[in-house]
Amino acid sequence: MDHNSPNVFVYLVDDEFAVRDALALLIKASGWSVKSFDCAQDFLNNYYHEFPGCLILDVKMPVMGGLELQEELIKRNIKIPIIFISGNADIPDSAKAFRAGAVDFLEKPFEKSILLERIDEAVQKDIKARQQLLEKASIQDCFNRLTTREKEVLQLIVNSHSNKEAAKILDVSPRTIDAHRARVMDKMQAENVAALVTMVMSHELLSQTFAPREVQ
Amino acid sequence: MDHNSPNVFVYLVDDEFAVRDALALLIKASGWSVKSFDCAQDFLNNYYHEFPGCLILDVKMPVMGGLELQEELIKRNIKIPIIFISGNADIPDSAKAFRAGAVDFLEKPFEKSILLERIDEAVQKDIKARQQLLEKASIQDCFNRLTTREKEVLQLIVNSHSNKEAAKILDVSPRTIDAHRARVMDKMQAENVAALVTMVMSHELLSQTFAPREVQ
DNA sequence: GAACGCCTAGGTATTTATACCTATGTATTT
DNA sequence: AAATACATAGGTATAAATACCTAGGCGTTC
Repeated sequence: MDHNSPNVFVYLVDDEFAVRDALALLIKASGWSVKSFDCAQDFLNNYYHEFPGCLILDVKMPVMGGLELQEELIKRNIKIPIIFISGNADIPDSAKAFRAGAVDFLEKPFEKSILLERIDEAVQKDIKARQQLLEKASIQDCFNRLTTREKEVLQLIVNSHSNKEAAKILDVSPRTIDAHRARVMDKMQAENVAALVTMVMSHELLSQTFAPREVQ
Repeated sequence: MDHNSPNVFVYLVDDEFAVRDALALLIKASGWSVKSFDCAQDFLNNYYHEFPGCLILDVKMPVMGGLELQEELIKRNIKIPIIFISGNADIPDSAKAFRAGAVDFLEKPFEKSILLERIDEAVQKDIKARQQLLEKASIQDCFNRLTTREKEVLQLIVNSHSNKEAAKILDVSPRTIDAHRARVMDKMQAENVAALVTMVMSHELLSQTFAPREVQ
């Protein structure tokens, strides 16, 4: 296997040199770029926010443990997928890790092949999440350029109201809705209503106070 | 707290009477309807598919253990949220449970308040999942009534093609698209394109081979 | 062979949306 | 005071969707 996307990093945080050494070797042999650290703080200072990857994290470490680092990452809104590895953790540790979104929690010693599978899974998860974030940010940028009135009109368009209906609801002339609508389509770079709805729906841009459909 | 939605059930599966007895009392005191079983098979035979709820499940049991039951439920496509409780399970057990979707994995003895919190969480999760399933089934029903050609036209409508474009793509007269389109709108009970797109998008009805938007 | 479902496609009329244009009042910023 | 941004709304024209109608061809089922 060869994962030489040059900008994907597998981070490895463990206070024991022997573990870092052995795992780094294993993971590099699978084609990944590995960055090893012996403490959580070093990882925090050297993590490349801009590139996808995953984190292999020891639970028990001096100063800052793996679970604490996970908390810190959540606080900082860093969503790198985490695979925990541990020598003497317990079930509450594992439960805490999983409930906070861990990909897996492996007890040392573990099957090397499982770790490599989890790395694949975690990296794919991160890449996908980043793509979605990019797309959302791009749409959100457009959305933020809309004026309040334009957002209202967008809401009405997406909620399937015709210009005439929207005009009644906002109590203005249909021509005014025309104007707003045209500006909305322009600013959102949408070619037509279907594209607009798709954009808004897939990223939950608007407060979904409306019911798109009732179940009979 | 009072959860007397008469049709929500908290299932409790544990081979020890003392555990069942104590927990059933606790959970009933919070207003839930509780169904207790001393083995996995009894639960499978008595689970009410049609009502929401959650499952509190012991890991170590004779005949069929909790993790085996979880597997069996997945096989049978039964998606009831599970809260595991265990006396002497290990981390791999917990990891397996979580990776298969468990809500939590509690070691006996556990804080009663945490169990009650997890029950709330799990039941809410099931109710939400069931609502989405209902909505999806309703839309899927309509969708299934479409002919192959109508599905193709729906695909084109949702992908933002005008009648004229769709006509070119399918190499038929625009009038034919008109006809198909009208039948699609009718069968899908959609009042307009926005509603149609919403329906299809929110339940990923069509193979998403198209890119709704490119990120610059 | 008749009935049915489906794809096909035209006629006609109405309603909507879209694309240009202009223009005024108001509030905010410079 | 001038410039800018925004909501407002009209004129005119074209394009598109929608709602009615009819109807032939084709394959399957009864």
